[in-house]
Formats: sequence, C-alpha cells, structure tokens
Amino acid sequence: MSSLLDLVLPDGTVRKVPVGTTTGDVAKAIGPGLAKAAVAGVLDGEVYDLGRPLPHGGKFRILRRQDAESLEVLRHSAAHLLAMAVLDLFPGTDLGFGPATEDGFYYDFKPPQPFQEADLPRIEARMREIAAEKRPYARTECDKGAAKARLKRIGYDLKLPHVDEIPEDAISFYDSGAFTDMCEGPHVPDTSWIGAVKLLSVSGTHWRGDVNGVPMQRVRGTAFFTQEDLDAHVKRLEEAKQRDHRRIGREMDLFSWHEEAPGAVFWHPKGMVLWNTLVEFVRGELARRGYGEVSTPMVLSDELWKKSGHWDHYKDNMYFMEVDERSYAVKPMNCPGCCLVFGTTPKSYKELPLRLAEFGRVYRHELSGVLHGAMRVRTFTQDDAHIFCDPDQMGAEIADMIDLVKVVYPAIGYDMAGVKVKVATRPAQRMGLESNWDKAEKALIDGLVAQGLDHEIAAGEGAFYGPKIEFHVTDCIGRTWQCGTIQVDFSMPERFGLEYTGRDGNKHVPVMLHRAILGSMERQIAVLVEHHAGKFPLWLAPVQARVLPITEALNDYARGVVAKLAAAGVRVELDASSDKVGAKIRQATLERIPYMLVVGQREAAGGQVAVRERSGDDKGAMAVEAFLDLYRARLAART
RNA sequence: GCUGGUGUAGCUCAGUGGUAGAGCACCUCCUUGGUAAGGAGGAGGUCGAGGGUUCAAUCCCCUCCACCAGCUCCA
Repeated sequence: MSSLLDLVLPDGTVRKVPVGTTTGDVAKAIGPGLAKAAVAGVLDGEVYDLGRPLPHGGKFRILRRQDAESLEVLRHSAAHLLAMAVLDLFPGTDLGFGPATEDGFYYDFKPPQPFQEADLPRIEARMREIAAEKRPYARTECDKGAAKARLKRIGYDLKLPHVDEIPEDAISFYDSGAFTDMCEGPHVPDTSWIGAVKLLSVSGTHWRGDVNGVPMQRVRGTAFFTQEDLDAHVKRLEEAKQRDHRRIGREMDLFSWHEEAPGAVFWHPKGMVLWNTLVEFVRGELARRGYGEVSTPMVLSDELWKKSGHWDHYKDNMYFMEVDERSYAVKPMNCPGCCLVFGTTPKSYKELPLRLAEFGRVYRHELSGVLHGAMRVRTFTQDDAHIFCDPDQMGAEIADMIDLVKVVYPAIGYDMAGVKVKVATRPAQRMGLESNWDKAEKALIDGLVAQGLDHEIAAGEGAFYGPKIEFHVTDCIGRTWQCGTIQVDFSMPERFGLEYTGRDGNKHVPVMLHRAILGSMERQIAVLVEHHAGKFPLWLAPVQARVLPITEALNDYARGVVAKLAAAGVRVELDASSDKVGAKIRQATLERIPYMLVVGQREAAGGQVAVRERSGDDKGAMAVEAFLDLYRARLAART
C-alpha cells in the first residue's frame, strides 16, 4: 500500500498527499482563500469533515461556504447544537433523529414534559451561547457492540435498535463537550461556525414516522453561516406567505370556506371563471385527442363498491348513507361509474382505445389534520379520464397522456423542469396478479423514458388497483403537491366483467388506464394562484380589465366603453366609485387586474382609453379598437 | 386521527373577572380629483359552541367544533 494518496481535483489535476491528510490540509496547501472558505471535502461522492483524515484516494473536491451542500453540513451541525441546548434545558430528554432538510433542520425529541412554542426562544438563546463556546464536533468510531454500550450508558434508548440497521461495521459518534450523538456526519469543525440560527416550530411526530410508534416532538429550525443570509431567508418566507392561496383567494374573491363544510371549497363567481376557463382549455385538448366525455352519479349503491374493491381497500375514506333501506356511498373515485358506462353495450376491438373523460366530483373522508385550504380537501373535482384499451395499445396511450401533460402544464405557466415526476409502485395493500403489476409498472416507466422525462421511484406508494405516475408541483412555501397522475389498472375491468370482442372473435378483458392532468380543480387552482401570486395571465384572469373614469361626469362614457368591450368578450368592470383615480388604480392593482383603462375628458373626446398594465406600464391613450387588438394578441399568446 | 398553537367587527389585530376597541373595508354627506390611499360622519360584535366556577365570565376550568404548523396519508 502506497503511503501517498492520489486526489483527482475538479480541474483534472492529481495531487499526491500523504496518508492522514485532511480536507483542511489540502485546502491550506492549495491557497489561503480556499482554506478560509472550506467547510468539508467530497471524496468519491462521500462528504468528509474538514479535520477527518482522508482514507483513500479518488475524485476530490472541497466544499466552500458558498456551495449549497455546505449548508447541509452546517444545518446538520445546527441540529446537534439544538440537541445540546435541549439536553441542557430539559435533562432526561431522549433523542430521536436530527437531520438537515432542504431549507433547515429538525431534531425529534422525547422530553419528560412536552415542549411548547414558548420554549423556543429559550432553546434558541441557549444554542447561541453554546455556539459561542466553540464546542468541537469531534468524530470517533467504534464497532457495533461498543456503540450499543455507549448509547446505553448515556441513555439514548430510542437509537439503540437502530445500530443493527446500519450497514457499515464502524459506527461513528460526534462529541461536543459533554454532548455526544451517534451520527454519520459530516459536521463543521466547531459550534462557532453556526453564525445564525432560528427555531421555527414545534410539532408532533412519531418515532421513525410510525403512527403506532413512540410519540415525539419535532423542533424545526434553520441555520446559516451569517446573520445576513438568515435575514434574507426569513424575508423570503414572509414574501412567500403573501402568495398563500387562502389569502389571495379571499383578496380576489375567488372562494371561501365555512365551518359548516370542513374540507370543502365554496367557489365564488370569480373563482369559477378560473375553473371554467381551465376546463374549457382541457376540453379543447381532449377533443383533439379523441376523447368522449361522460358524467356519472355521485351516490352509488354499496354493491358497486364491493365489486370495485373500494369496500375492501378504501372504506375508511368513504361516506355512506342509507335511504329506502338500501345502502349507498358517495363516490370517492369516478372509475367504477365509468366502468358501468363501458359495460352498457357489447364492445368491439374496433372501438378501442375508448377514451372517456369525466370532470367528476368525488368525496373522500380525509383525516381532519391533513386538510389544507383548497390543496387538500374532502370534496374535489378531478379532470379524470379512463381509457379502455388492449395491452398492445397501452404504450401509445401512456405516451399520449404524458404528451398532454407536457402541453397543458407549460400553457398554464409551469416549467416542466420544475415539475417532479414520480413512479409509485405496488403498495402493501393491493389487489391483482403480481405479473400484471410487473407489466403495469414497466409500461409507465417505459413511457416516461420514451418521453425523456426524469423520474424517481416512490416504492410502495401506488394505488391499491395499480401503479401510477405522479406529477408534483410546488406551492408557495416549498411543499409539493401531486396534481397529474397516470395509472394502469388490470383489476377493475376484470372485477366488472368488462370485455370486448377481439379480431380473433374471442372475448378479452380490456386494460383500464386512469388519468388526471390538472389533478383536481381545487388543488390545481390553489397551486396556480400561488404560482402566479394571483397575477394570472390574461386568458385566466377572472377580471381582465377595469374602466376607471377620472370623474363621475365620465361615468356614462365609461359605461359605453365597458359595453363595447364586454360585447367583444372582455371580462370587464366599471369602477364608478367616487374615489380619485389614484385610489382606483391602487384598488385595481391590489386586485391584480391585468388592464386598467383610465378615461377622462381627453379620452372621451377622442373615443379612446388610456391603457395601464398591472405592472404599472403606461401604454398611453388609444382607440378602443386598438386596445382590443392588444388584448386579443395577448389572449392568444396566453401570457 | 396524533403533537403543539390559534379562535374578539368583512379583513388585520389590540384588550379586560364588572356584557368591548383601533386601522382598513362598508354606508351617508362634502369634494370632481389625471395614474398606488381627498375629507367628515355613521353603522357594524350572543368576543367559535356548550357546560362549569363566580354576585358577575369574552377573560378562569372542562368538553366539543373549526382553523394554523407539523406527523401520517393523498388529487
């Protein structure tokens, strides 16, 4: 074994260093600037502490403070810092896990007495004190037996069973003064590196996410190298809050909620403009793609749900009722109704693929704690469709669905690059043959690969009747929401005895594909509101233009303009209030109306309107017809 | 459902063991003003619901409901 290691740096040069060299040593050797900025090293993809000897040669790079991955290291260290403070203030607390997350960190605790939000400032203050103490993060390694003994000695009971699940033989610990934690690292050299930290919330959780497991409390926070970075982050969070669809929905009078119907959206006229505009847009695409549209009942007999499998697999989420001594359920999905439609008449292979769309409203009894505005509700309308086809047609149909997503999402303002695609595979609770699950999962993955979409696998997260592709978009505070979905289902057609006569004259069972593009109208519109911060493109804007007379004497002229625009299809309003024009502009801007049409003496004399855009751009005075040209061009461009 | 929090006017929020207040919005009047707030006055609340403690509860206690942040789950 050579006593020199070969480190291949990002620029391709090879640096020979003696065994025992640390990342810090390498950084120093390269230059003082780098030494100052260095946080950790990455050797063949694995991150090493600044002071940890590199065990072998390989591809090597140094993480600097400005690199995104450095924040992860820092925040993981901040999680330890949090644990130190909590153990100081609440002796006897048992520790769970404490990882870094996308924009911060958390640590799960089992304290003798539950934490309250009011405890956070105290904990945070203690964290700052400890940070100032410059406690080191000192790494040591031992074998599993020693690790268990060590955990037992310090009283970390929860982590004890976890030792055996670690694949490596060597277990690492990090010591910071009296505090020690089993942890694979990496960490910053000492606590003083954590320049700015803020605790954000305390919430409930369970040991390792198991609802039946030990209840714990999660303290969440975020950390940065500098206070300026933290301040900027806090400001971003506050700005994101301004995009909250619940707030904007109220401000723009799109929808409301009422205690009488928890988990249900009440749509107002302006919200319905968004809804109907989206539906009409999707309908246009469906017509081009050979879909028919159906509408099936909300309330269907229990018998149907027993046949479909929902009775056995989905009952907990369903609403039931008894009428005339017969039991019914409110539909949680549209598929069974659609199956009845398919089965109405004998089908020939010549009719396949049969594409049936349904803007179908469903009810699902979701747990009270999961409801969230219009994103997660108990009744929602899916832009659903069920495609009955033979197995050979499946690939082409899936391709067409993915293509539909790629057409619709950019049109409503999403960059496909920001849409996360997952393939959810067979869950523990499922029905149907394993061989069919194999085929179905393969068909979905093949479809994505053929369409060039990156995806990740969400193992075990499929529906009970089949695997699915999920298209996730992100809300204003970084939560992602599943919208579109494509699912393959071999089971339900079989259960409903659906069949078609093939070219061979024999009966065959069709494959059923379920799909939603927008997902649910409720969730989609909520995400859309946040995505655009309420500043919808013209074609979607509930109110597209408002006419603002400068004085009440101009109201009659303004009414004439409104009539002319309305006749041309513009969603236009008149502001006939006695406010001054500045106030009218302010109001229209707050309501995020794309066009403000100011009319005064000058405009009235020339049959004109003075066009101001939502952005504040003054387009100047122009004839009403000229404005309509502007309007139509932008409408067509969907901008 | 679980953990923690919140619930006072349409909205944002003060407040007190002796049945409530501000700003904005609303209504009326004055003002007729040229690109993000003109002025004055008025109206508006079973203080989430039910029970308890008390001479007296919006405030203290209990139960429930809804909402918020997470957990889990989902479109």
